[in-house]
Amino acid sequence: MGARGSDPSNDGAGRDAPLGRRERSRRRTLAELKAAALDEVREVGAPALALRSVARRAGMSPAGLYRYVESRDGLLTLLIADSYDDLADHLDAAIGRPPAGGGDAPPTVPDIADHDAGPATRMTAVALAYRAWAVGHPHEFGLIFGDPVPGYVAPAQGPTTTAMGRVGLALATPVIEAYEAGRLTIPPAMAATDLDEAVRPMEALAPDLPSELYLLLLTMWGRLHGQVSLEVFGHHAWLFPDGCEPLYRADVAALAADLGLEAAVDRPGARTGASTAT
Amino acid sequence: MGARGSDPSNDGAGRDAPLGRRERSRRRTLAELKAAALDEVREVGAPALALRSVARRAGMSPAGLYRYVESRDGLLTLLIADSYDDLADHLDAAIGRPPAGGGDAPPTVPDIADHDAGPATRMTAVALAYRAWAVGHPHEFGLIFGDPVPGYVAPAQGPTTTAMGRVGLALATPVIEAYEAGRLTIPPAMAATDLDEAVRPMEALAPDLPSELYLLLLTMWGRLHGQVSLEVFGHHAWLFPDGCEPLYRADVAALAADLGLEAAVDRPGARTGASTAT
DNA sequence: AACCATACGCGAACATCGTTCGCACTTCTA
DNA sequence: TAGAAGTGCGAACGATGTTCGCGTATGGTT
Repeated sequence: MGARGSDPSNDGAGRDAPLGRRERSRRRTLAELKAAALDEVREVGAPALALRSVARRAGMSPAGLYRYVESRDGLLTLLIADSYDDLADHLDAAIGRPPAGGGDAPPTVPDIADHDAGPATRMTAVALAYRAWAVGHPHEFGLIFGDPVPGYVAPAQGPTTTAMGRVGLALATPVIEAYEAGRLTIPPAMAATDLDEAVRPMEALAPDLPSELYLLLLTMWGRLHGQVSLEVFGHHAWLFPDGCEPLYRADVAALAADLGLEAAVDRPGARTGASTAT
Repeated sequence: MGARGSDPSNDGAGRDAPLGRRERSRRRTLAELKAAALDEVREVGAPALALRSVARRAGMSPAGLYRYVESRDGLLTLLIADSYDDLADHLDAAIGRPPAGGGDAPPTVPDIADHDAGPATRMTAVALAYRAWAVGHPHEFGLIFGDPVPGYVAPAQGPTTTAMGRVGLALATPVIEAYEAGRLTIPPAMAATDLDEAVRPMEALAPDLPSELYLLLLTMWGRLHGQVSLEVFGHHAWLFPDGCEPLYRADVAALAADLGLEAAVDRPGARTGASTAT
C-alpha cells in the first residue's frame, strides 16, 4: 500500500552509512515533492491542496506520487513536520542556538543571541520571532496550529512531537534562564498543587524545575500564541490592517512586567530587531 | 446564480410584516439545511463537509441545495455566522444578558449573572464560558477561529462582524465595569500612545474609554484565546488528556491578579477551584 | 558480465465531489 | 384565470483522491 521502500532502520539524520545511489535519488525526489507541495500550500492554502496539482508541478503523474507519499493527508503530515522544524529553527536562532538538522542555511540572522542580554530582552526576542515566523508563513502556521485534520493524532515520539518540544523549549529558555538567575517572579496563582502530575512530561524537555514554573511557561505560551493566532487568522484586521506588531509588543512588555523581568526593552538603541517585519 | 428569492428588504429579525407562506417555508427549509450541515460538520469537520451529504441528510437533491445556498463556501459562511451568534449568546448568558435574537431557548443557565458579584468573579465567569463553549463545540470553534477560507473576508457590517462584536463586548464587560468602579489596574505597558488611532473603531462597541483600556481588552482576549485555542486544537493533549480546565483557571486567576481585580474568587463558597480544587 | 528482484513511473479506471443546465411542478400575484 | 416566479430534480461536466496492472530502468548479486 503505497510509499514503500526506504529502509526504515537507516532513516535518522544521516549516519555515515553508505546511503546508496537509489536512496539518495529517492530522498531528492521526495524533497522536490515536498517543495512543490509547500509552494502549492503557500498559494492556495492547505485545504485546497490538490495532489494532482503538485504532481503537475513536479512533472510527475498523479499515480507516481503514491510511491513517495501514503496519501494526501500523509503529504500534509510531512509538510506539518517540516513546518514545525522550520519554526523551531527560527526560534532557536532568536536565542542563539544553532539549527538542529544539518540545516542548509541559517534561517534568520540571530536576533539577540547574546546570552548577556537581559532576560526581558531575550524573552522579547523569542516572542517576536514567534510572531514574525507566523506572520511570514501564515499558511504553515495554519497547518500547525489551525484546525487539526479530523482523525489525525501526532504519533508520540514522532518527528512532529519532538519539533513541538523544540518550539516549547526555545520559547521557555529565556524565562528558565531568568528563573535560574533568580530574576523571575512566579505569579502566586500558579501554585496549583494538583497539577504536579500533569506537568510531569515537561521534565523531559527541561528537568528539575518547580511545577509552578512549568505552569507559568504553558500560560506564557498561550498568551503569546493567542495574540499571534488572532492576528494571523485575520481577526484583528479590522483594527490593525497593517499588522499587530505594536499591540503585540505592548503585550510582551506587559508579560515581562508581570514576570518581574526588568523592563530594559525600551531603552533607546536596544532594538530587538524584528521592528520592520512585513 | 443560485440562492435567489427572499425579499432582502424584509430580512431582519421579524418585523410584524405578514411574511407569506412561501417565505416561511423557505426559512424553515433553510434552517433544516443549516441544521443538517451543522450535524455534518460536527461529525466530520468543516474541511470534509460534503454538499451532497447534507443534501442526502436533508432529503433533497444536491442540485436543489443551490436554491438556498450560493455554494459550499456560502453554506460554510452561514454556519460561521450562526456559530458566532451561538458563542455570543453563551457569553451573554454568563454575564446575565439575555440572548440577542428571538432565541429559541436559553443557551446555558447563567453562571454568575449577579451584577453584585465581584469583578474578578464576573470576569472568571465569562472566561470560563468562553472555554466551555469552545471545548463543547470544537468544530464550530475551528470554523470561527481556525484557518480562514483562503479568499474569504468577512463583509464589514455583516452579521459575522456584528456577532464578533458581541463576543468581544461580552468578554470585555466585566473588565469595563471594574474600570468604571475604579477597581481596575491598567498595566503601565499599555500606555503606547501610537495606537490611539488603531483602536478607534472599538468605540463603536464601548464608547468613551481610554485607549490603554482598549489595548488591555485586546490583549486579555488574546491571552484567553490562546489557551483555549491550544487546548481545542489538541496541542495540550499530551499534558492534559482530560482537559485543561485547571490550567485555564490558574491562568484566569493570574490574569485577575495582573489586572488588580480583587482576589475574592477564593472566598469560601465561591470556589473557582484554582487553589484546592477536587 | 549476465541476471533478476526491486523500485519506479505511468495510463486507465472508479467513485465521489462541486456545480450548472434545462425541464417539470407548485405557489403566488395581477 | 393566466402568467410569473419560486422550487425541486435528473443528467451531465470537469476535477479530485486513490487503486490496479503494466512496462522499464536500476542496483546489487552471483
